[in-house]
Amino acid sequence: MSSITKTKSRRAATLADVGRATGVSAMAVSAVLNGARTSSRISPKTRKRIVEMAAKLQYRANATARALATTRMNTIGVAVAFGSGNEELNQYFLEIFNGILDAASRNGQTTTVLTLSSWEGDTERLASFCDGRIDGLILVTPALLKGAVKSLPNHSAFVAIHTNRPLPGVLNIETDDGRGVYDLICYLISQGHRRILYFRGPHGQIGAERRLRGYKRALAYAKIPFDADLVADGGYSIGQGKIATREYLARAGGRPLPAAIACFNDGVAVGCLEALAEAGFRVPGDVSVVGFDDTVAARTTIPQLTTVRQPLRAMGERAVDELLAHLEASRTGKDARLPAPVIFPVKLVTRDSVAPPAGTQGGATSAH
Amino acid sequence: MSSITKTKSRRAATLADVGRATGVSAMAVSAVLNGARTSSRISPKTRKRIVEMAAKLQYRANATARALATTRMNTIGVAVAFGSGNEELNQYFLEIFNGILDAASRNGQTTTVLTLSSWEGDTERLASFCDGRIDGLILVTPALLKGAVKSLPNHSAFVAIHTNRPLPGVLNIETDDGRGVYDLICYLISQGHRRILYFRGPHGQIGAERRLRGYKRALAYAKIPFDADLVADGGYSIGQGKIATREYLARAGGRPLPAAIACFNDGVAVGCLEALAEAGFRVPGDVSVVGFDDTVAARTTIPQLTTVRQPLRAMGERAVDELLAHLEASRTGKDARLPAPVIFPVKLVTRDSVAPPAGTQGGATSAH
DNA sequence: CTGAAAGCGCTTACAG
DNA sequence: CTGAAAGCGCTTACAG
Repeated sequence: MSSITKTKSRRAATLADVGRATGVSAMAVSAVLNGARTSSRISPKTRKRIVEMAAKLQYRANATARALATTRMNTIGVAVAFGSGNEELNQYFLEIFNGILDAASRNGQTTTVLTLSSWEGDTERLASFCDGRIDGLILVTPALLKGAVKSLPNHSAFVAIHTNRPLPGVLNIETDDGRGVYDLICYLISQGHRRILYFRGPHGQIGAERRLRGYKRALAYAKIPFDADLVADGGYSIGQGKIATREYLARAGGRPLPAAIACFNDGVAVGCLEALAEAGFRVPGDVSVVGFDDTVAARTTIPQLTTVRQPLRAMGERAVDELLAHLEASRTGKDARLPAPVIFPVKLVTRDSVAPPAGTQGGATSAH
Repeated sequence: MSSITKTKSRRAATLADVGRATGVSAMAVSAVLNGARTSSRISPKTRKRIVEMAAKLQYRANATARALATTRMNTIGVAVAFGSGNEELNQYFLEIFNGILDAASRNGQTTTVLTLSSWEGDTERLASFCDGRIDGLILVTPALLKGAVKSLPNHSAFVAIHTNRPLPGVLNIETDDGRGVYDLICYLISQGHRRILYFRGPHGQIGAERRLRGYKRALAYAKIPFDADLVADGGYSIGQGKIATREYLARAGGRPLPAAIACFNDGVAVGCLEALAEAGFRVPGDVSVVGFDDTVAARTTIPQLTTVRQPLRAMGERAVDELLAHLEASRTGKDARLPAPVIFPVKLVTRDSVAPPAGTQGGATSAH
């Protein structure tokens, strides 16, 4: 009884097992089941017997043996840091990840996720995955320390999406954040706003800096003088946005609110909305609020957020395509130099969280 | 120029490369770098040279070759379905996952995540990972169809945490849900409640059924007659909890609220709180609300939720331990039969969302 | 105690 | 067109 189960589950069937059971050579089985190249003309009858026997024995090509022979695992890794308190990562990550999954399976690759607790402390874990088990690695929002970049195994292929710093030897996939915020602020200005508070993102993070520059460029374009008091740290999460807004309101005391608040991302904007509601302000009646990213959160708030959409899914797909192309190139000895960073366009999404400044009548006549 | 980079990144260093560069045999290198068994006494001097050369060449044992030789990948897979709309999964999953990561690294295993879009549709993907790349697989909250269970490769080892149905041939790790809800309801009764609405979880899900039975047992124990009108479908998410509560309130018309509402999980409870606030009810003044799971959500609501805590981290650790023990047993030919399901105890966590029923004075005197 | 040999399960040229 | 041979990079008995 028990021994039956045991023998059965002891070992997975091999090519040789299937061959023996069918009365053909292991290569014949390989050709039928796994062979793309050697599609030799095995008689349909034999082929059928092989396929049936393989199914019966639950044969599945051993991935490690195949990888050893071909030096390809046909697997791409996706590295992401699932630290604490980043509930928002989920939605953002999921959208990218779906693009990755799609593109990978379309190319016959499987996908595996490498979860780090933090980018700063876990580079060893990152490197330990570059030991043949994956062909290449996509880093999603890596926040690597400078030294860590060097310790990445240099025989492996990497693509980074939204990196905190440009990674040498790694293809970087970015969005045109600066343009996104520029468009957003121009839109606010077109609605009649001139006093626009900006809750900026983390210092030193490349995307956050680009967004801040977008804000400044839009003001400059509209000839609105830059006022340093109208830029504050907003963090990157709902909680931080809430706190930042509360603190701003406290600092402002009784002085009038800025006419509009532009937030680093949707998370911060949601926190901002919560804090404003707490303090009794209505959006967009008393103040307009805009976010960035167009996560689901942007559609579930009341009012729905005006924000900027990044093509996350397409970025995930592109990451896979670039990674595979790079692997192919370096395999065939073609020029495997990395292309320049890929910058994806963004799109303004107007919803209900923006209205002309209080005291203004309707329309879009104003500014410069 | 470019060619330097190219040769450098063409191929990872092998044992033979390191040996050649150091002037020793590949086995010597293997013994020094990877060998636990063959800790032959290589002279400290040679050992040092080997270690240094390995570092210089960025040597890392090829995982596929090693796995082929040892039939161990030293990697355990964690399967989870990241469908749409399960933001709550994150916190729950993360806690289990941290336990898994810990236990795995403590045992010298690495961990990889297999993300399914859905349990029902993605069993092929599940099976395709059992091809040598992992030694065993931990299924987190699997919701497998009956047929799918059979198609799991029978030469692989599985452990399931919170499965929707008992999986034959798979060790199931559960919590004592029934007891948790029983304790919760008893606590409500001890506070003077008798009319307790229960928002039950998904039909057919084994845990949801156990929780419902816990509710009924507690009523029976307190000799409170069961009233079918006081059980309603609550779903399992914030959104569903909100809708369920709204619908209940609408159905109830002007009739008095139940004194307390027990929810399938914290998500539903959060939705319930939102709907109650919408309708102008105060918690716990007008009605008491309790959840289940003790996710962070339970601590971020106002009032904080009384709920039941599951030892998620410990469960993740246990899953790894059991999986490794099972693998070891089947390797050494010892009896590899699976133990009975492991049931973890739960713990009542009392916070601020419960008060004696409206119109009652203070204390805990009442019921049976 | 240390090296040469065999083998893990595949695939890919290479002879028949 | 189809089999036998060699090899991917490791580890593990097995001789010296």
